Amino acid sequence: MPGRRGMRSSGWGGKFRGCGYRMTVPRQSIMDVLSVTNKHLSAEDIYMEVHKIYSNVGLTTVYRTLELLTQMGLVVKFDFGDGRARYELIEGSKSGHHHHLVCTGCKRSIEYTDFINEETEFLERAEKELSKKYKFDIKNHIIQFYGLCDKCREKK
Amino acid sequence: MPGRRGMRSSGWGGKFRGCGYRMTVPRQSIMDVLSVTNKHLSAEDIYMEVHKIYSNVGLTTVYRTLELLTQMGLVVKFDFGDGRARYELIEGSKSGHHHHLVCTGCKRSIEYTDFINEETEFLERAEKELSKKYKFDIKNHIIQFYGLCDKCREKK
DNA sequence: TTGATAATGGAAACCATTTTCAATAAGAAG
DNA sequence: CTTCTTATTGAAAATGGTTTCCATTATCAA
Ligand SMILES: [Mn+2]
Ligand SMILES: [Mn+2]
Ligand SMILES: [Zn+2]
Ligand SMILES: [Zn+2]
Repeated sequence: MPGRRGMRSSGWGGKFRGCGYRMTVPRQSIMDVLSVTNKHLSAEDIYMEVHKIYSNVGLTTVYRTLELLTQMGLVVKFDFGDGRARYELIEGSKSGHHHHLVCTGCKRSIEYTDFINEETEFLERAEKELSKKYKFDIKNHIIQFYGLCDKCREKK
Repeated sequence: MPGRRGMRSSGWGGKFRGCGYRMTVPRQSIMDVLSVTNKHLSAEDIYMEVHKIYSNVGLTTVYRTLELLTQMGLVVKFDFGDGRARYELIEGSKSGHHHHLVCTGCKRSIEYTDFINEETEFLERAEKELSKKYKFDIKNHIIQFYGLCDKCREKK
């Protein structure tokens, strides 16, 4: 009965090898953490999470793997303005496709999925034309609205 | 004949004072640099540019002013992945409203203005509904497509 | 099982950004 | 114009997320 234990081995290994990389314990465990969360984890967040199970995985490796995943287009790296990068798995992520409202006051982000349908239609067309016109191989995208959240506005 | 000398005093002072801040020489000179460029300047870029004319303005002040401008919603802060933030004036910027294709290889960015009309329509509607639904005071937004540019793709 | 080499972890280095604090200057009041 | 309050500033030092180094280890094709 393949595929039990929560789809843990859902083919990440193949994905890595397909790109000429090796599948390792640290990489697998990082993918596990990313697949399960629905938060915006920083490198250190991921490191601590992985550390619970494999206490010998280093923070350096977490950074390296995240960079690799970003290059592979499997992960998006976000900057919400709080001084550390945050990462989200695209394929197979808990939250579906979504975007963010980012508060420039408290640096928190709110996910929204409104307009995703209209947006998808629009983005698909844009992606196609832009990649042709600028000879650009588009892997993914972000949309972020900046402003003040409820709480930060009244604090003003 | 008011307003000569290239619209230098195009009311930035009023903008600052209107928000309860003072207009100072460093702030004015930073606005001057931002108004004239059509590049994506980092804090240090701006510092060096300002330094040519006011050699006593400090890098710290540049950072502080950029933070202020971002909070005021006059400037957008970008992260193109090269380890330093980049800033663009919104109102009165040389390039009009536009977005970016960001290469995850060489970290360079390409501006595009295609689809801006359709996009504006879409974004206006989104902004209105999102700010109501999430009680969020939206100041501005970014859209970025990530991928590999022409050169970085063939290097692979 | 073996060998070539990709990948790793820990420590040190890096460096963009922030903090500190005494000195300065904007601008309201008179 | 002069005075006074205090927002603003510059230089230096501190901060801390991320990267670099390098000797050791583990992956996986043969
Ligand atoms: Mn998210
Ligand atoms: Mn731009
Ligand atoms: Zn907030
Ligand atoms: Zn490139």
